[in-house]
Amino acid sequence: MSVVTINRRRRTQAERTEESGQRMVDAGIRLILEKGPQKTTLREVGELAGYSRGLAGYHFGSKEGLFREILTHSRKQWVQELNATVGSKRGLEAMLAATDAFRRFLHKAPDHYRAMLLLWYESVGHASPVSAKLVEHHAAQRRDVKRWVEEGIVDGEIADDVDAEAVAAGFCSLMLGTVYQWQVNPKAFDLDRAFEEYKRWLTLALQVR
Amino acid sequence: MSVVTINRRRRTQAERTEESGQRMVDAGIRLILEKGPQKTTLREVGELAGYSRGLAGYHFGSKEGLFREILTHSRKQWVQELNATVGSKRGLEAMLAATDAFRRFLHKAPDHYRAMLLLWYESVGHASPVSAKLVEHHAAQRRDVKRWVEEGIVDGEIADDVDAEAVAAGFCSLMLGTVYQWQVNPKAFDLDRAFEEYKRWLTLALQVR
DNA sequence: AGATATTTGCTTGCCGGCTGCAAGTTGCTA
DNA sequence: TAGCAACTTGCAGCCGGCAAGCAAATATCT
Repeated sequence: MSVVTINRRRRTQAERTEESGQRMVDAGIRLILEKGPQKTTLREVGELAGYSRGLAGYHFGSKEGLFREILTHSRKQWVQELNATVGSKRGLEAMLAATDAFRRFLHKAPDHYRAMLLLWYESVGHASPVSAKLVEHHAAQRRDVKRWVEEGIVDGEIADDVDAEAVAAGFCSLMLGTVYQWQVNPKAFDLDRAFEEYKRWLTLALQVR
Repeated sequence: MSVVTINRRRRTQAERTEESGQRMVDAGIRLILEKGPQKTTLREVGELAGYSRGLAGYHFGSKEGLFREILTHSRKQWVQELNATVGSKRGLEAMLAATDAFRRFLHKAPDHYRAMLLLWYESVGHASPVSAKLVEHHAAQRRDVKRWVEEGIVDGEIADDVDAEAVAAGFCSLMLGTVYQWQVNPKAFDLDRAFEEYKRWLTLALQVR
């Protein structure tokens, strides 16, 4: 058996699809970060990945299909990261842990996450499969935060006259607003000082008086 | 002189430009809200305004030019509304007033403001004249808030160990995150309860202990 | 196991639609 | 009436989506 046979061995169809799909997702992320989602063309995605101008359209069905693929990938990774940090924590402790998870994630700023955010922003305001995912994602996030607050109330750690729903809205606003400002101009935004301030606010707003 | 002459009287060149420009801006806003900025075409803007397919391109130079026009219009109106509400207030009072101004504005939800937000979201992440305006606008907003806090400290109303910069970041995050969540899904977001909670947070975080 | 039929991954050609520009037409001005 | 500004129309270049075609992988038959 020659060396060539090892390098260029016979691959299954599934392997081929897997590889081309992954390479095009990577190319898509790179192009979205470089020139924004609108100016990213399926043609360039295919060619940057080393294929023809048409493969991306064929593989993902449409430009929106490619974007949806990138979103689901990235969202899964973020939720996993968050769960790993928050674990089974409850109440204020869970919220402070989530805050830190956010800060760490922004500092690492993985490409796929930044691309995901750009896709989200772009999908606001016009009905589409992507924006439906967005609605669902935010609702789930707020629900989680609300649950943390309610558990904190049950534990007696959080005052029982606190409006859990409103706190959840506020917490998510803080995180989303921070991400937004940071994306708009990373250099002008001191993440660490901001997040420390948020933790102070949350502690003040939730502690039993 | 006939009635027709009164309705279709001779107009100056300036009047004609003014009218066509305004009508196309209105058409643009309407289309942006209907189908999003990307799917809004200059062709349709011109035709919806009652002109030819080419006038919008001629008048605004490019699609981006139309967007820039809409943005500057809307931004001016928002800043005016904010100044009218906050006036010469200082410290916590100014921030609470700004919070209410935001809430009122979202309840009215004028078309041009919603369109402006969509244009902003879309411009995040790729360098352009629009995103330059965005950077500048957010920097100015944070600067204003920071000034309110510093004035509050001078007045002795706000504790002097408060990090004014971080508070400004947090305040803007709250507002921007709220706007974002509200745009994504207005029905699932109780603006009034959220804003009341924010005022409680701000009061707790800033008052002299 | 080897040859052939079939499925599947990928490419290419094409259509409609958009932007941006240049050349033409109509309406105002002096 | 000449000149200029507002507006329209024609055209080139590009993109997304689709259908037809080609080639690699897999199933089937002897």
